[in-house]
Amino acid sequence: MKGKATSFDIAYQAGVSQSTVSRALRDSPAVNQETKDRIFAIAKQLNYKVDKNASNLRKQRSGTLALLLFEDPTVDESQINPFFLAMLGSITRACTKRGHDLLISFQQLSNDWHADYEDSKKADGIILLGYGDYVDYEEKLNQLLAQETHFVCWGARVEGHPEFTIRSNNQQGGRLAGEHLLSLGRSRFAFIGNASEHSPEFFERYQGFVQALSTQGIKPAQVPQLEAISTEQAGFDATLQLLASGYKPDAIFAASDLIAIGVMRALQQQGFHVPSDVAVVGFDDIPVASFSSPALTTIQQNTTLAGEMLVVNLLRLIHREGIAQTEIEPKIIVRRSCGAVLPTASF
Amino acid sequence: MKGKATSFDIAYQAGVSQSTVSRALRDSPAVNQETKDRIFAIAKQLNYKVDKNASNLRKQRSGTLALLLFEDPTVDESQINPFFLAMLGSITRACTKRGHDLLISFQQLSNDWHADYEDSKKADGIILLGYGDYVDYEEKLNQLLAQETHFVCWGARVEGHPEFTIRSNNQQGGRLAGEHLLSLGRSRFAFIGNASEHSPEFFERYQGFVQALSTQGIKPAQVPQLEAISTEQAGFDATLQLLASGYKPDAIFAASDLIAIGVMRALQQQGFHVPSDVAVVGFDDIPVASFSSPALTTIQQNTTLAGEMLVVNLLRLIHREGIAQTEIEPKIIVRRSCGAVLPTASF
DNA sequence: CTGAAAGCGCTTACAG
DNA sequence: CTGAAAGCGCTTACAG
Repeated sequence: MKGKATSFDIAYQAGVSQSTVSRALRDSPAVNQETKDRIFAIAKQLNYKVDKNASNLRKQRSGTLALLLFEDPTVDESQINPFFLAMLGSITRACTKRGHDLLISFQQLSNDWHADYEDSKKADGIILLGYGDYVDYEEKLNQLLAQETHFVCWGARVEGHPEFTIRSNNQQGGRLAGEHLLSLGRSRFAFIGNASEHSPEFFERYQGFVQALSTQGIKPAQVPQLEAISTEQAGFDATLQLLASGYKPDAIFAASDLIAIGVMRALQQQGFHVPSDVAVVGFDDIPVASFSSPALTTIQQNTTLAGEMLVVNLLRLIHREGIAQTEIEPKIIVRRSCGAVLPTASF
Repeated sequence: MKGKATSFDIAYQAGVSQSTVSRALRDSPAVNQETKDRIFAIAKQLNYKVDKNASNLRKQRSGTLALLLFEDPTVDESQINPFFLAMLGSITRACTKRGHDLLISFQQLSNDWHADYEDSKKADGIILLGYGDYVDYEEKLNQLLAQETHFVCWGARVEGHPEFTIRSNNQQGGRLAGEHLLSLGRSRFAFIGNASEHSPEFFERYQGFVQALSTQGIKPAQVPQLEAISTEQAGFDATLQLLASGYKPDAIFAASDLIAIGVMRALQQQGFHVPSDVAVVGFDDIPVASFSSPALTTIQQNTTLAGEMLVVNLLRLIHREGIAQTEIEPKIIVRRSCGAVLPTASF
């Protein structure tokens, strides 16, 4: 009997047909309760587990979702964006909760996608996270669309198909940052982070930010914007460049927390005090944000909710049900770096 | 032809048998090159992908590994230990590199394990990460052993089966911390972190630490040890307790970086300066370590190497090959919190 | 080098 | 409520 029991082994021991075993194991109402009990007992004793390959093959679906993580190739490969890591955690949890398995894999945008996860029946659908340059990415999305792959993605809007994207209201997030800094009496602003169609999420944060400022008569042209991908180093470099230009900001909004931390390092290295000389606000609320010095004020994206929504919506897509909510409202988390909290407050 | 092409569709179009298609697709040398070329062309055109469920069922293996992450149930569920997150990244990469898929799932130690990943043929083997209380965990490991499941785990030694565990040389790590602090002239030490058979890794770090101190005549009894699980809060609480006892340490070795960060917060809140009053050394070198204030001196565990070794050794186990190296040498990363670096040094 | 055939372990109409 | 049978899409001896 070694070498994995099958449903035939159980059938033999229970004195019923294999069909009945199969039904009982899936708790079909069409099976006598006593028969079921007997079958379950034997299954347990034999340490029987349904062979997923066989049952998937027969059922033509896998009960598995695939998560493809795209990394910015410009970033050191050992460094995964902490925001995506948090998402990964919540996605995994959301899958487990719904009885699905999660297959995960890192991808380079440049490579041929292993989007054959669905074609090869390994997964019923795909979740995409991260995308590097959005212009290149969009093309790939259209391929998936053409192949009728079931997928959802984070952040990047799919033209004409809003249902495929779960995203933060980034504009609103940018607005919150702008309004908060204005309320603290700041007046010389800067934005650090890429802001073009290549990075739509950052771009929207930028737009919300300058929009908030414009309500106080501050024109976008008066707000320097420096390019930076989402790394500490990029934030650091961009800030040095900003300071070298001679502009003296008293408030910097960074497109991500990683950038913000680099911004603070650069400011401090150049002798500026955060927040008394320059207030800094980030975006994401990654774990590091609360441990930086000073602790970072930031726009939080609720990753637990985001992970849930990605999984739920993908499952609805697979089952051809209508899509639920797809946008998440950001929230400002006030800590020390913006100057709103008294220096004497604990931590 | 919609609804996924099969090898029969290709066979029909190529004018050969389905067997030949199957062979050609796996690049069997027993197939004429011209035939192969023809078959590949048709496969590509039909966007054909081998059905993994069918091929796995037939081959009786899955090309997939499962990663089970055990979380400490005492910790807030949204907070995953950053060290494990880093491991997760490197394990994923190591799998991808070897053409394997990775299934991931969170587990509670208390639950019935879904260790049926292998039994249900979803995975060829299992990687275990994290374990909460080791005494409870060990029992589960023995179950896996009894079921002849292919598995490897991180950190926890499996009695009589060293080949199943990949681990840091924790004693050596503790020794490095002790020696370094001694070399800086510190003399009143403390250790924060659980140190019993329930947390074998922390315990070994503790042992290495006191062993190093003993070379200078400092007895273990002179080194207070306070219990703390691996969270910032636990480190904070334990430190307050230590200080309340009246002991005035000038050097604290924390069993993990998360603990160390809590230790520093408590010290600073109580008016102690780090490192001039108290030097602090952590363990892990998680990303946060370099962003804390002051930046944390710590014992680094090479997660890239660790992930590689877990995957490689599991694969060897599956293929019944001998096991390779299973221990990783830790390395001290000197930053500001220990006082070895001049305050004027950048970041 | 190629084909006919068996079979991996299930699920699910179909029939009773 | 139960059973006999077909079939999901492959891989791999076996035979030629």
